[in-house]
Amino acid sequence: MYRDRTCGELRLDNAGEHVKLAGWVQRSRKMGGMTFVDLRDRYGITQIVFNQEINPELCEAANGLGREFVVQVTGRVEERTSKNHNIPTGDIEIYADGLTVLNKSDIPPFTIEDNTDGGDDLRMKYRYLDLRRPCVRRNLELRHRMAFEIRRYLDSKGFLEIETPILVKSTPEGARDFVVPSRMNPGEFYALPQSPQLFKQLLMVSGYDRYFQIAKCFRDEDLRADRQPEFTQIDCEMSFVDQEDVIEMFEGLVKHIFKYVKGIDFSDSFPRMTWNDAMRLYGSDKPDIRFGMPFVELTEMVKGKGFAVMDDAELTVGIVAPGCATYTRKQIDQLTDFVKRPQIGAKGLVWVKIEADGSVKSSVGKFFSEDELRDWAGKMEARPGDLMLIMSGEAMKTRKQLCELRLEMGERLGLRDKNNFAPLWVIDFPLFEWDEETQRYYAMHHPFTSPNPEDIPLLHTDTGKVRATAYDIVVNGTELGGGSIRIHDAALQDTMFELLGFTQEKAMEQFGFLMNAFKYGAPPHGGLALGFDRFVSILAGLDTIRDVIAFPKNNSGRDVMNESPSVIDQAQLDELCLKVEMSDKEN
RNA sequence: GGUGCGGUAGUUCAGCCGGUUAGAAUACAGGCCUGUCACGCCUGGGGUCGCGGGUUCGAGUCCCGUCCGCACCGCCA
Repeated sequence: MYRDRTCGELRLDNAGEHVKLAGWVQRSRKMGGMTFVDLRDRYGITQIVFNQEINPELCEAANGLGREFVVQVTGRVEERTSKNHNIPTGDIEIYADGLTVLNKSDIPPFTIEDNTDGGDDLRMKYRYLDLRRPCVRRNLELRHRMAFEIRRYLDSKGFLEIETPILVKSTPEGARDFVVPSRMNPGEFYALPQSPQLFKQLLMVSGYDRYFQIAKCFRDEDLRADRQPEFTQIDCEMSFVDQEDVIEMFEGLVKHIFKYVKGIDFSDSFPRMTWNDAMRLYGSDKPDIRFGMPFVELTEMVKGKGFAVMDDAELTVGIVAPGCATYTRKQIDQLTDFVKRPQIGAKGLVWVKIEADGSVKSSVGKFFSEDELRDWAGKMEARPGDLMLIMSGEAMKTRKQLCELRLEMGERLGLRDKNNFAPLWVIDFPLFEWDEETQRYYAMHHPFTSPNPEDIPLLHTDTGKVRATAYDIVVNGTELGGGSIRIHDAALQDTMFELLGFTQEKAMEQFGFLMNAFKYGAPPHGGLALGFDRFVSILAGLDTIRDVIAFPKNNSGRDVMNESPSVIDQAQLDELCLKVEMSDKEN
């Protein structure tokens, strides 16, 4: 037995016990006649003391230890004369009477501490060392805890966890597929699943009326801080349910996680907002409602005063930044530059200050009288001391731009507290989305989403206005997940495919197995999927999901540790009947 | 596909308007130190300034290209 205790468990009560510990050398401090070694394992740090006077040979050996050596120590637990209140084991230390070096270590390329000196790139290259750092370890512990509680909750509700295939059929709709060549079927390819969507619907046909899976999903699209090519979804589906049933069940799941993992109780139901309101009031289908600052539309009341920008605008809309009338010219210029950045692309920003004494200053004084600007303030409910920020232009574009500005102001005013969680259901999504480029409708969610029954008469006459029975759950401005009630009626599904521009043949070729299954008694069903990585990162207070994934990919989809993807042998290519031709650029 | 920022010691960074031998902190090595816990003090080693080209008397610094990293836009039903 290498150890009988961990490095995180010994307390004052254990004083006098003889123990055996094993772990990594965090650091050692030589004080002349004594040497202190911090021994670390997954559970914590325990201080080991070596004393020149008591055991000179052992102390000498301890002085030879380097960072990250793996050692085994035996000794007696003693109360410290000078305690360290920063660590749980700080009341005790081990008076060593034995030391075995189990393995040496090269000098690590960065320090294995929470405040490491290593940059992200280096940490990823040596991820196995990075994972030793307590702050990274805590993220993975949180992830485990959450997965465990998810299973506990769903099991208690009668859900079955069922695995679905990783090698599936490629479909051109949606995200790009990762593909896998089939050796036994030359020239043919599997795809890795973007989600288990079709399989979970088939499971409903099979009568497994409550299914879930913590499922790996794959999408070959560009990465972001919160997007990895392979990621994990909490994928769920239920039969004999309507939207209300699904929302209730999974609001329960989210509450359960917050309660048992974070100790946060949400007694009230999560607020709900229609997609239309979300767009109108926050310019986003995933509004951050930790703070207010809703949009106020001024479109008509600002026209006709000779300010062409507003006269010609489809939409003029603003927000009130409370207490920001004190902003200097420089600060306001910063905001203007912020919205003019190419990523946001606004042409400009109109500002109006309501000074504390009630006087009005603005960037549009040439066109509007003080009284007119005060009318704006009245409409926007701006008070003395507030700053109004107003943008004009094409409706959807302007909303998106003002949304970015609102989030920036929320950030600047410290209203986006990571320890404050504001969940929200966004409902009544449009069923279709018009694409200018290809001049056709696309399913906003996916082609199996059922229309809102009230809107079925509009399917052919006012297609763009049809609402879906689809819902997203948003936390702090992050889309945590979403789902829908599915179509289980073959005729309605045909109509959907028709509106989406699928021919009968193409629909059968792509989704024939599902269409066939639906002929044999498909129950009404629906479900949702939550982004597990995002869920963990929100609870961990992180902006990136990389730190809650043990071995993530970098910005270019590469694993810098094992240097994948990589070229494969000619023999492998031959066996797969594949030929690789690269353009000059890639050679 | 696009935009922006970055690449200098093992590591994190500084390096001004182009000018003498490229610095700091930390890590590392050696020494001193019996209550440290971010120990302290002294000493030391450590550099292809990402790569290629150009401008210049002279380039870490300016220009062009390229590679890599990060953030974002497009994309992600």
